[in-house]
Amino acid sequence: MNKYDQLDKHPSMAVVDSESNTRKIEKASVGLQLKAIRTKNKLTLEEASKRTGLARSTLSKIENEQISPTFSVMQKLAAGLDIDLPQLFTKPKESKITGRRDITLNEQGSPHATLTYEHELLAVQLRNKKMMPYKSRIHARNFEHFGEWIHHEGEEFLLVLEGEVQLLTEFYEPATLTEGDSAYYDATMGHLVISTSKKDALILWVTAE
Amino acid sequence: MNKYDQLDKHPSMAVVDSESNTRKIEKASVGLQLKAIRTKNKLTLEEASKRTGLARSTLSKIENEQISPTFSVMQKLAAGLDIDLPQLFTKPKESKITGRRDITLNEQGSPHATLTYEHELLAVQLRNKKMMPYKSRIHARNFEHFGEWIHHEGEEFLLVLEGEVQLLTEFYEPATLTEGDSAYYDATMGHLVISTSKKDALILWVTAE
DNA sequence: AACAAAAGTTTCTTATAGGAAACTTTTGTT
DNA sequence: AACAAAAGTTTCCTATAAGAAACTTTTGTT
Repeated sequence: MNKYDQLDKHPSMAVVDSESNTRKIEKASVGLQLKAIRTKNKLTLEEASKRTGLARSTLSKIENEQISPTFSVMQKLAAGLDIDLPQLFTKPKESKITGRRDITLNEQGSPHATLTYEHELLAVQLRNKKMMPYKSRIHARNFEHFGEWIHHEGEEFLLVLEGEVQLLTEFYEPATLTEGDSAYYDATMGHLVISTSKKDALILWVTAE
Repeated sequence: MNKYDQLDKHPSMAVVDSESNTRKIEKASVGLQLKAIRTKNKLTLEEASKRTGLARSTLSKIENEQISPTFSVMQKLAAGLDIDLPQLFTKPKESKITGRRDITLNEQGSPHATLTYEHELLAVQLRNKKMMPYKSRIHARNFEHFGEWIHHEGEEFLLVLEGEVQLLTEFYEPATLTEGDSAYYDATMGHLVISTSKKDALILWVTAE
């Protein structure tokens, strides 16, 4: 049996389609996701094996959809690769955000996650959404990202849930936002949010392309 | 070996704790979740078995954490029980949020403020936005709109800022959302939000067409 | 191009998940 | 309480996942 005749052993998964609002059958693949995550982080199977404690061959088989991993294995994958478990079967639609998330949170290779932001994606189960909502905890007075503008396609809305932040942008004066304040801007303009209070800030973000 | 000496075969999972903001080890259990979901729906193992196509014994073993289900089995569970896959390993609090996320309200366009809702549009200065953010105060226990579904184009995201609301929708079970909970849904499906607590509820809404 | 080293795949074996049926416990009725 | 029926658990067997090592393919160097 060569590598091209493998058969798909995996059943499909029902998901809510936000376009049509019908429950439709869509294939969720741990294999493709795993491979995407691993290659994106420039890891070889051997390195991924070391991090997760799983055999090289096992990883290969999962990536090629020859086996369906147990939950226990999925947990090892998530922990070892420093990702959230649902990422193993959710398509990373918004490359911008997940990209940003990689920069700040899990920068595998250099294993220290930066401490400035922690993002919690919301409504991750829904695919092809028009909007991408997430909450971010911005660590207090941490200016590690200062000077690095964030640019990406689309528009962004934010609401301060807790704390106080400074919204810095390429073309406007810095704005101080406190609990309940909101902002809306074109995300192609460089922007950056930092916490200015002694405690962490909690932000709700919604982006749309 | 009786039922009390079973050993825990499952590894733990690293999760970010939003309180302490540290990465701590927490156990994620498909078994406990499954049992909670099944009993909540008043299903016997036999009925759950019919719906999912899995053996009664298999379900029992998963619930008692004697085995770690494969991803393939988890998909069957989610599809058969009509839940989102992450609900199988997310604590009910969060799963209600993200797992639920399929419903709500907005009536921009019909500008009359009713007694039940008070809308505050945000970012009004900007025209031609992709998203429309606004805050709504939903008056306590006012059921004036009960029974009238709201339908409109686009998708909607909501986050509960204060209070507790019930999100009613045409196609899903009602969901109770409390402070910090969010939902995302196709707004062409009938939807309605009412306050279920004694005090008013405050909601952030973002819609996109 | 030839070779070596690294990366990835497949095979083979062992461990464990999943299903059928026997067994045990719980529930409800008299 | 005694019994029957239903619900849940365990055993035993088969199917399949996970690991070790052999094998193949790709990459990089001369």
